Amino acid sequence: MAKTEIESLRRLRDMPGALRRARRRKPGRRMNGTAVNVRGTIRERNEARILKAAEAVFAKKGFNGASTAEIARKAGVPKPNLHYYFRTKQLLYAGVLDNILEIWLDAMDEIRPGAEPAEALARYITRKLESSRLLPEPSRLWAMELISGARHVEPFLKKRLRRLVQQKSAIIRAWTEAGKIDPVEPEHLLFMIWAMTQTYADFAAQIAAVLGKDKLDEGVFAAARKTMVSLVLKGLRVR
Amino acid sequence: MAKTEIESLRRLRDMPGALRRARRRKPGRRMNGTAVNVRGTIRERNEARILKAAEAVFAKKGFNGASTAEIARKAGVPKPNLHYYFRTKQLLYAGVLDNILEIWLDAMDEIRPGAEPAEALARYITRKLESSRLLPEPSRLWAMELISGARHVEPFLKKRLRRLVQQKSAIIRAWTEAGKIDPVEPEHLLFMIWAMTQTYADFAAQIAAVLGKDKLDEGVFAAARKTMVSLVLKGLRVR
DNA sequence: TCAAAGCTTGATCAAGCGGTCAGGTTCTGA
DNA sequence: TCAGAACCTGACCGCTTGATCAAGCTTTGA
Repeated sequence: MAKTEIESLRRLRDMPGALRRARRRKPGRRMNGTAVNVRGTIRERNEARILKAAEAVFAKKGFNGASTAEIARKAGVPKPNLHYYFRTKQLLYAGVLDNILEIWLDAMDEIRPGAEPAEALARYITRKLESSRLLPEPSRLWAMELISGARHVEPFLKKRLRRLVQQKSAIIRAWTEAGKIDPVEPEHLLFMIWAMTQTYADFAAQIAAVLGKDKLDEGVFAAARKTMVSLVLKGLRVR
Repeated sequence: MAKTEIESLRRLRDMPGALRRARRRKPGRRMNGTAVNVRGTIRERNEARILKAAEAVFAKKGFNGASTAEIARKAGVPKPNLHYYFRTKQLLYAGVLDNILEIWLDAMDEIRPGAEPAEALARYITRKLESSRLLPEPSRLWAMELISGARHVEPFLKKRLRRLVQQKSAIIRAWTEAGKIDPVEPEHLLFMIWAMTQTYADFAAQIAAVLGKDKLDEGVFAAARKTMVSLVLKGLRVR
């Protein structure tokens, strides 16, 4: 789905290394049409394990701070095996981001042309916040990538995300014109919903420390949801 | 002011190195009471240059990703000279965070016992947003530190920031009891104001890309401020 | 049964890292 | 004028890093 956006990253693939030696052919399937690896799962299973480990390590230490050795250890494979499946660290990083883009966009389809603002906004906030609760590491990795300048996901931001925001903004503007909500700059409204919901994943350490907790429990997320929904619905005077 | 919070970090100072050799005495002033270096500026000027460069590099690459060589290059000094002023990378990082803690707390004194909610909240949001506009790099470095687990600033979060939030929360609760604003969980209200204002520094790359701009100009911040203030004031039904 | 493709891994490499050192130059107060 | 403190820096060190290699092992299709 969102595979194409980071295609440019793929093209960046470790140029120095690539020029030094012929490219290893990509295995996993045979050349002729017949499917091989009938269970076809060795590669898939190993790639998934490595990606999952990489997600956690990249999220905690950033691209530069993460080491392939640590990722390999966490995935339970020897380091050369990691490099067998992901030739370079850059490509591994691309693979991880690839997974995340879909999560990121997923909740936004709550904002539909026909929907009632109150329900649509409440559901959107709820889903985004659930992402922060259940998948904090992808959220943190995404945040790291943006803070670092978003070089790897720039094409995605400029094309796909921008287009999507324009579409959703039109819907929100229509709500205003129909007298269903107060006038608002829809793009900024979205930025603020993103910020509020993601802060409970990205800055969980700060929130937990301030609240005097070890980690954010369901009660914290419930209170956050209530505060957030109330703020947005009343803030827009949703009818 | 906020110097003591990271004292624990100072105690961490490069233990391996420190044990291997006697500590170099800290220069800059003579031992006897008389002030030396009457202009006293060589050390101050160099430390400031290095801190400024370090802030930018740490903000972009995180603690692990930043290299002392790059910081030194950016500061225009040879690498050994950087280590002359900041013995270890950890201590340099501590120095940078030290500067930031004060910025972070600064705006919060807008929320005062006597203040009217409408004005206090509007001014707080405005000041926080100005921080994001004028000092985006400290904000991004702070965000990186929190995402990475906040190990270096944990004492600050758990003691000073927590206490401050408790104080400000009491004030906000009093506003509710006085019937000046709707009931709200004050801690979460603060988390959301932090999130919304800082998103314009931390995730500037994403916002710029979505808006189709090269960088966030004053118009963007003006619109953000307007949206944010309106959302919070109406969301709390401030009288 | 077997050859080829896919998968695994201990050993190894060059590059970059944080940090040190020795020996210089400049500044300061008396 | 001068001794000592402060400041500066090219060369270097031990270690970790991303990545590679070569030699194995396992799976697969015919």
